[in-house]
Parts: sequence; C-alpha cells; structure tokens
Amino acid sequence: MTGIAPLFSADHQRGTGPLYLQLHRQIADAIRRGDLAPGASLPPEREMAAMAGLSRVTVRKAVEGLVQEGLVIQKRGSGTFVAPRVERMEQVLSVLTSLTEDMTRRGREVRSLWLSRCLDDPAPEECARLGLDTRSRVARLERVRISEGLPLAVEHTAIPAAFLPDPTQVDGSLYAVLGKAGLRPVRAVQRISAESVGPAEAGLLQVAPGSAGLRIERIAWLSSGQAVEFTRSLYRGDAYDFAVDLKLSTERDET
Amino acid sequence: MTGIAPLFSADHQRGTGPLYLQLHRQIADAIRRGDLAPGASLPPEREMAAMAGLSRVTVRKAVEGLVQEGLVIQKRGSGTFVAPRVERMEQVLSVLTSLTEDMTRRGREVRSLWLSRCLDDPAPEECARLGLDTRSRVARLERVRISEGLPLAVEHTAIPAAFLPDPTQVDGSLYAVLGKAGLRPVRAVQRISAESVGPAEAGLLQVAPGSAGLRIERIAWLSSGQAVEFTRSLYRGDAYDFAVDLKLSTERDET
DNA sequence: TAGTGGTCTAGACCACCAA
DNA sequence: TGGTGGTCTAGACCACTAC
Repeated sequence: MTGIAPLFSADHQRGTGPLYLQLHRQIADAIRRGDLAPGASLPPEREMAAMAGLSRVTVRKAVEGLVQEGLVIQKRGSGTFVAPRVERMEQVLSVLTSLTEDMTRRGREVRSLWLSRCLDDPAPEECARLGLDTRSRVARLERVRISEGLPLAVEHTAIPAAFLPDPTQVDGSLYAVLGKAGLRPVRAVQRISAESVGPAEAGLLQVAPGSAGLRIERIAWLSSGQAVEFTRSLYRGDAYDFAVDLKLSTERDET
Repeated sequence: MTGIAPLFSADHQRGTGPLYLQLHRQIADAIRRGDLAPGASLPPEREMAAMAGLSRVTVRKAVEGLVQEGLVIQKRGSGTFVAPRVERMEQVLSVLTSLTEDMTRRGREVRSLWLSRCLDDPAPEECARLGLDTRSRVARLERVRISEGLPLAVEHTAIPAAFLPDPTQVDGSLYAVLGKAGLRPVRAVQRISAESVGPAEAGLLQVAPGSAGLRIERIAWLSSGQAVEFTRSLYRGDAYDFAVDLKLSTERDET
C-alpha cells in the first residue's frame, strides 16, 4: 500500500473537467507535495481504476500524462513508479566547446553508443549548411551520448570528408580529433528549439515517446571561414539545460 | 475524399510493431512527402477506422501522436487537418533585449494578454533569485505573448516592488518602462530547457497538451549588481527558436 | 440536424518481469 | 506462475461546429 488510497476514494469531491485530468492532477499534486516519494510505486492500473471507480482506459490516460511530464516511469511487467530526481546537466553557451570536453571538465564521464560512423553522400541540407558540392563526400557520425548510464542526447554529425577522411578515428571528443589535425573550429552558430521525441528516438534516449526534447543544430567554422561541422542533436528535456550569459551591448536608452 | 485512401487499404502490407504506430508512420510520411498538403483534411476518425480495419480508439492513438508532433490539428465538431507551416520566430541570444524590442525591430507586432498584473508577496524561489527579503513585495506580471495572432509564450515575471511600484505601468515592453526609471538591466543569465506543455498552458498557447515547449528562466541585473527581474516563460516549441553565436575563447589546444 | 472530435466503459489478449 | 503494463476492440454518450 502506498498511502495514497484516499486519492482514489470513491466519495472524493468530483471536480470539473474530464475525469482523467482530475485524476492526473490529484496524482501530480501528491507527487509534488512529496506524499509520493521518488521511487515509490503507484498502485497497479487495475487497482487504481477500481479505487477511483473508473475504467482502466481512463486511468491509463491520466498516467500517460504523468509519464510525458516525466513525473512517473512505467515498467512493463513490473509497475509504475514515481520518477527519481534527475540531476540536470548544464552547458554554458558562450565558449565553443564539445560535449565531451564540457562534461570531462566537470568530472563526468561520457560514453558514446555508435549508431553509424562512415563516409557517405551528403544530404541536400548538409550541402547547404557546409557549403559543399553534391559530388563531395561527408563523414557521418551518429551516436547516443551517455553520461553515468543516462542517455543525454542523440547526435547526427556531418563533416566534409576532406577534413575527416577516416571517421573511425573519432571515439570520444570530435573536437580533439579535429584539433590534432589543426582543424579546430573557432566559431559556431547554434539554434535551439523544442521538439516532441518520436518513437525511434524515444527508445534511444530511454524516455516516453512524446516527451519534450531539445533540438540543437550547430554549424561550426574554421578560422578560414570554411564550415567544418554540421550537427543535429536531440537532447533529453529532463536531463539537460543550456545557460546563456547576456549583456547589454547596444547602449541605446529606451524612450 | 483526400486522396490518401490507399493508405488505409485493408490489404496494405502489415509491418511490425503496434498498429497505431504503423498508421502513425504512414500518415506522417504522407504529410512529409507532401501527399497531404497543409490545410488538407484527414478523413473522419470513424472513416479511417473502417478503411484501415481498426477500431476508432486505435486510430485516435495514431492521430494523437501526430497532434503532439505538431503535424496535424484537431478541431472538435469540424475535423482533423494537416497543420499549416508556421513561420518560426528566431531570437539571437547575445544581446540582452526584451521580446517586445526584439520583435519590433524585425517589424512584428506583439500583443500581451494579461493574466495578472499586481503587487504580491514573493514566492520563496523569487526571494532566492532576486535576493529579496521575505517581507518585501514584488510586482508580478503574467501574460501571454501574442504575435500576428499566434500565441508565442506564457511569461511570469517578478520585479522587486521597489523598482516597479505600479505594475500597471507596463503595457508592452517591460524594459522600456524600467529604462525610463533608469533601471535598465545590463546583464542577464538565461537557462533553456525543454518541457512538456501541461493542460492549462496548452490552452493559453493554443497547442495540444503534451506537446513540446521551451522553458526559459531569466534573471537580470542592474549595473549595481542588484537583481531586477526574474522571469519564467514557456515558449511554443514549434514557433520559436533561439540562436547563439559561440566563439572559441580559450585558446587551449587539444592533446 | 447531421457529423465531428472528446470522453468513457467493460472486456480481452499479449509480452514481460519477478518470485 | 501470477501480476504488471501494452495493445486493441465495439460500442456509447457528450459537446461542439457547420449548415
């Protein structure tokens, strides 16, 4: 018993709106209040349904929302549990650095699960971003970034093959490999937006399909002005955030 | 008829995995290929179910995913439509500016739908971020930011009441009002992460509950070092992105 | 008024996990 | 083996929209 039985008492005040939202709110509040501690298990769906006088489908719809918000985790054959607090990684967006370097600097190990590491024909978008001819080739690096056993991001990187003839050289930090060849980028533009995590990427990131992810696109240039890297990543929304330091550079006064 | 009937032909090759994911993928591909143009209507759910030989519940589960990804929009009593291409707003994260100023500079009008504009006791988090005493007061500004009729973000701002004794002064740009009082911030730190949009905010932003949003937290300081603004916003993931310019400032070489 | 999406039900079978 | 979540069904009623 989890001590939340009163939540589902049949005589509880019915609020307004759909039943699954009412149940959603009750459970979410209980978690945020701390009545349900991280790691605690929720009653089985069939039991919650009986307690609340609802069908299992309705209960599942309520729980589905909690899963998407990252409040609970469902494990088939096992149960539903209040999600553990994840320690967020933070990256400061001002210095141009690689994920490996950034994490190593703060004493965190980063592993890569390689999905692909090969030479390939460039996609049209890659030609545009990297300023490449359609006949040229790119080194393609696709990997899941994992820190302390927690998947952080799925990364797709394209590098002109001229700069990285042998993609298998890259194991940890891409920038380390490029640096050795005297090809360390000196400038990059990064675009950040939010995107729903699709079924395929959800599996790789070990999150529920439909949960929120951070989409990052980066183009990096050499001092010569040549584009050397085009990377498209999807970060787990609950495990990462980016910090930016803003300064008032234009000294105009408002009127 | 929408011309996608073949998608649902009962004799179509059954792939692997859950039926709702197979249907999801078929419709998503049709949209991305352009077979279903923006604005086009999907067949009614009951009709799709009959065509595909599935129950309506299963069809709804497939469509639910499309809604979350922003590919289609459902209108009760009316139908389901392929989502129009939204023109993304982009904000460059380097100069400290306000949303109003940024949008005005590029010729876009911004309206505010005020949810709250008052003096209030500060929340514990606001005290911490603004360096306030629990006995002091804050001006609280809560609004939905709307551009060209499209809701962009929900914004919650707290300002020490000493700096903004009359919150109703603010109508458009907060920074314009602060600037007039000689209180324009010169530095800010902004944190960006991704978050699932909850039911309440989904209504304000006119997106589906559970879709991806950008969570932005900003703390801004005066030249004196005093914190003047703490803002927590949730941006629509499909209508906004942030761009950052990164430079290699540490000249270390990788070894 | 007819048709749409939104909610809800009762029941079934499956795949997986733990004892 | 028994219990869990994952999928799927057939059918119902409601609220809203368009006509």
